Amino acid sequence: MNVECHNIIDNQMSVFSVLNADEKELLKRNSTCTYYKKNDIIYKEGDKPSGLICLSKGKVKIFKEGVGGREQIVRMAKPVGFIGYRALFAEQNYLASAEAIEDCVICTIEKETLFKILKTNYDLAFSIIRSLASELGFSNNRTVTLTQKHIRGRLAESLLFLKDTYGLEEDGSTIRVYLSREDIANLSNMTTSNAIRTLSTFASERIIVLDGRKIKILDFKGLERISELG
Amino acid sequence: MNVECHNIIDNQMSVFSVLNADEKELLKRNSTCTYYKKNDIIYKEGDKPSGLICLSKGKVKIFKEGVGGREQIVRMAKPVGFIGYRALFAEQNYLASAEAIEDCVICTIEKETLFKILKTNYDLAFSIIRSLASELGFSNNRTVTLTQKHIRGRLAESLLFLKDTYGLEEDGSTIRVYLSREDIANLSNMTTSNAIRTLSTFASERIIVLDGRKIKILDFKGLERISELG
DNA sequence: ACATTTGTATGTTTTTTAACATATTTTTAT
DNA sequence: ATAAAAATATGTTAAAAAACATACAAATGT
Repeated sequence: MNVECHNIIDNQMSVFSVLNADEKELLKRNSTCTYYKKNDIIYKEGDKPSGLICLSKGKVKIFKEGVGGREQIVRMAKPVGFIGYRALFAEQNYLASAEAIEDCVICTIEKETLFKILKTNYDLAFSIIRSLASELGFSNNRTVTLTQKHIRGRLAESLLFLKDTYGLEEDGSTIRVYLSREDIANLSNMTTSNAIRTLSTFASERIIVLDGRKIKILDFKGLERISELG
Repeated sequence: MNVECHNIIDNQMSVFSVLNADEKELLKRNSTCTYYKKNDIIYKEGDKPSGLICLSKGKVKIFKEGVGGREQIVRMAKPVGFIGYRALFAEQNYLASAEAIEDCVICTIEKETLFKILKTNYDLAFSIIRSLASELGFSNNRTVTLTQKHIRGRLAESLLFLKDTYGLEEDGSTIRVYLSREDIANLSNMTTSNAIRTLSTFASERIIVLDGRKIKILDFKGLERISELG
């Protein structure tokens, strides 16, 4: 049973909506569903992609190991979205690792089947082109801000990024993702100590409120100002 | 006359080799040739792409303006290669600027014509997918090294990157591109002063030889070691 | 030919941030 | 329930790199 895969492929909002019934059926027959627990590794740097991984439930961090094993988070994935497609389409091994930061449901579409369908579907191909091009713009942006902004600016930007990616809870201010201080640091190119310290400073300045891993944004404009200032 | 455009489109090695004679003819009729002097701006951050820009002769730097106007070079282009295609395919305005670092010949393929041909050519679409995916991998790599490596490591990596991108002159050691110290700094995420200082240090360590803007690499292994060490 | 600008070079100071040290709290395993 | 481990918090020190200052050389324009 891989009902989760079926749901994703049948979803009217997905990139697969352009496919006909036969094509969807073929994809479904060549997909597998996998469950991951929080902190499970989905793939590792150097692994060979076996298919297109679709995140159906849960949240995932994509990160690279840098100098001395220091981790840099390059992307945060949410459902419904694809992960690992860069390596798949570059026909390379993974250059980053993926880890579940919540329990996840994942649907993997077998590579050859996907490529077969891709060959005959311009819309599907073009939506992949658009995704990759957007992602590349984002990555270039990140390169500049992570290298040029100071700690406060980088952290402010990361908090806004998390808000934009995962949204807010019902209260309209709590970021809908719970990361460790270490993950926040690895996302923002700083040490864990500095992430903790700077979060505390933001809290003392009444820009955010901290409650364990819950982060409530009080002053959106303030955060944006800090982020833009660098 | 845009003979340069014709040469590019007819080139057996180019991505257009998969097209038939009619398609090539259509592209040629909808292409224009432009000449740029060294230091000319080809496009600016915020401009709207009007077509696929192909660099036929010369070298180009692609850079973003960051905090306080500080420049970060995100890509170096060489002939024959495309520039500005990220924005074109993301259907966005440019997020970076392109400037000729040598006199350049550029051929621009009109957007609508290209997209029309793209619709019917899986191979062309797939080669774009592959390019974007590779470029994204490169960008993610850069993000990590520019944020994590120390000055010496970043400079060493940049020198090796320039060597890999533009190759060496007949002597087998001089990097085949002449950049200002400022450009080297903007490529390596450091101040001009630090680029000059660190280049001097490398020279005094007999890793490189400096002669104006000519950089001769004496110790490739040494540079690689410094780059990997961080 | 000369002045002006631009690029290169190098020393000094200051700022930023990592590294280190050490509590304290929270979570996890037994 | 309790010990061990992991995560959070915060103060101190050290290292890295930016900022600043100044000098000199090379290229450019008139």
